[in-house]
Amino acid sequence: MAGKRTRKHSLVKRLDIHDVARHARVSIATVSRTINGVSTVDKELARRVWKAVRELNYFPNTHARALVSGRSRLLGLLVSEITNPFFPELVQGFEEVATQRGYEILIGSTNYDPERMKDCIRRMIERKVEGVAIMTFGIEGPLLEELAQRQIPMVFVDAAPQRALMSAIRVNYRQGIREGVQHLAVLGHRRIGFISGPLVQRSAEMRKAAFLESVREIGCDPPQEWVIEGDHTLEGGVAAMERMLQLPEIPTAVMCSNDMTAIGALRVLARSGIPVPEKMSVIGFDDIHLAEFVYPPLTTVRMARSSLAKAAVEALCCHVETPDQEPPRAVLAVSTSLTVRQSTSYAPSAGQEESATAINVGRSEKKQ
Amino acid sequence: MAGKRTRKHSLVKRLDIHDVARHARVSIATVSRTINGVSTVDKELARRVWKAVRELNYFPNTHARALVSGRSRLLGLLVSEITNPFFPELVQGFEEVATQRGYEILIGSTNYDPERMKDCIRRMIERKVEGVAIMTFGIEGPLLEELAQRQIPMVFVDAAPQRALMSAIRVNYRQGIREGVQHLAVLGHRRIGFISGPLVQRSAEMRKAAFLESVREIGCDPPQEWVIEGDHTLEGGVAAMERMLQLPEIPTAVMCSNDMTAIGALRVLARSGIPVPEKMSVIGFDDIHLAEFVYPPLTTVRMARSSLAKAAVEALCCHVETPDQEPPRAVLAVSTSLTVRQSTSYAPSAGQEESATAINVGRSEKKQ
DNA sequence: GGAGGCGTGGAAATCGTTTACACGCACCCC
DNA sequence: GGGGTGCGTGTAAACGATTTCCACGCCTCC
Repeated sequence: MAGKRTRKHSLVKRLDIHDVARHARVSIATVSRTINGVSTVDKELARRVWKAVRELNYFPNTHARALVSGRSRLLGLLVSEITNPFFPELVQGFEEVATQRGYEILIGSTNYDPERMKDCIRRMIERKVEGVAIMTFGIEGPLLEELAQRQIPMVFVDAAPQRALMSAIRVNYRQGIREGVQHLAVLGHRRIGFISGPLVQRSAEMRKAAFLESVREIGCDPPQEWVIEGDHTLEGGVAAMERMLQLPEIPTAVMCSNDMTAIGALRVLARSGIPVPEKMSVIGFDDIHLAEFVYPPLTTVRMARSSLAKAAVEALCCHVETPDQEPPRAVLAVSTSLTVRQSTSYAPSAGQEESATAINVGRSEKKQ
Repeated sequence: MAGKRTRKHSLVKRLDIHDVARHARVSIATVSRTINGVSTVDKELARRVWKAVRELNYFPNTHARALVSGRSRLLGLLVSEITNPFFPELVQGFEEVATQRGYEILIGSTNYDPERMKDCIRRMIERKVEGVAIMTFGIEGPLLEELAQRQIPMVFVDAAPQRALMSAIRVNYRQGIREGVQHLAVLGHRRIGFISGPLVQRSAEMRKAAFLESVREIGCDPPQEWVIEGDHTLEGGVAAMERMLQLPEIPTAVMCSNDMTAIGALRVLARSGIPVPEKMSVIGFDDIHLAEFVYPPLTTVRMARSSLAKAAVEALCCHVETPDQEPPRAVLAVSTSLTVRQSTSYAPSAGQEESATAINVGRSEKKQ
């Protein structure tokens, strides 16, 4: 009359470890040990267990696991906004490495809204994440405190608070930016400007410093008004370039702190009838997906976001898996390098005609 | 000598429902009832409980909750690849609505790899998701079976298998595509081509059908060779447009099944020295973020991916929360509409000079 | 003053694992 | 042959909530 068992929530029996044990004619402890790879289990029994798992299509319940083992195998990833073209590649890399290591990821999009940040952190704490990668700016102290109190490891980009369980991934900005500047130098540019990001952000500050250093290295020292602060948005790039064009004297090349800024700058130049790269060269930073598709395709410094993600996951796992030994506080993990496309060419002062004919040097795409 | 309590996994005491109960001077039953919003709880006690929760910074353990209640409050989202510009907006919308409803989301990127799909599904089953939105193509029957067996609701785009717990979100392709075709008609185009997606995909097939219907509505009937099958990738768009340009007679406008295809087409036209929109108009579909930034900015049919996401979450929640009543199998939830940018203008046959002067009709951007 | 109703508290069962501990067994050595 | 030794297995107790059951206190009303 009644079913074999009565269940509270559903009519179908959900498989559990007991079913597997019964099917393999062993105890649940043996099943658990087998699944968790304990090496002392007898080969024959292990074989029987795996066979049963396969036949029954058994998947262990992670909630029960997490509850008893205290390990959720969940990592949090906090980004500014997933629709910002900077992030998808980061998310992809993060997911890839995390799932490889048996972790699941919880994504939180802050949209720069403190309220949402708080909400994201709450969700992550509730789900008992074992670590959080903080890839957004302007997160507030109290929220970090919330995580720190619960001994949740955190990883940041560029700079982390000096505390236990917090580490930082360092990006070698100088490398790629220097390449970019030298690329311009080779093309004859001596008058090079810079549109920075918001200088309250450590990473923006570091990019600017790398630029200034590199440009001095080639013997240039741009006047202050050629170094304009933007905000890493397209609109910021527009505003900055508009200001630059109103200067009595303008540079022949402009480097930007990120690609969105550069794209904004390109837009102003197009509107103003200044052809790129003939009259002005532009270099971006990040190499977002978009960079390849704007007009002209943007020469930019590529930052491997997938390796950033990889480093972040590894730093977190390192904290989690060897909690006793203090891991390195900062990992210099991410390199940058120049990707030459079509927004850079010879400096116009080197002679219009010459640059017009030699315009395809160092490029590949448009030739075909 | 020893701490107040011994814990297995960490030295710090993790807050418990008992701690809250003690702090609020009530029983754990009352705490549970309060947190879960049982209405019979005395106001004053509830106040005390919430106060204790706040003061102690208590977050209920979701794993314990999930275990006993059988509800994980987790939804799965399966996408092709997060770096495909089509998806971030979808993910964002999904996250937004899901978290609003108290769900967390698990993202799986299949990268079109059957092995990875399998892995994603496994992860979702292990985590006991309460529903899965399947936003990728080419998922295989056995995998769906795996989910269906476990009574996990699923939602698809355009078309779902005819089974219980499965539903589909319908997109009104016709609406936007018709707008696009009529826009071209107004500009004097009579010779209109189409680059479709891979016709094995239901959604590609529907877009093509909508195009053919709309174009017949304006009294045109394009020859077969003007309707070319692409594959929804940039490379596919390139190949298709190359084929089209080799025809003895080419159309004056081409509509594409998605934006990536259109961008590929634009690239070929640029290379071939065919100015867009002067010699040929191009319309895309989707309105991905990129569309605004290519050259010329792409006129395209916008599909509100955030509302698609919203509909998907709602369909899943509907299954979950009212499992008894059969929900509507298909929800016509997503509308489409034309976004005019700069890749469309008058048909060249209407007179070169005239179109050159009138070229800014219906646009805004480049004027400023 | 007793009946009835309402809401709280205590205790216990439950969810599906992991894991400490005990136990059985074979082996080996004196 | 008896008694360690060691290995592998099974039993049972956690883990942290929800949920149910029942008793009990308190208030109200007759």
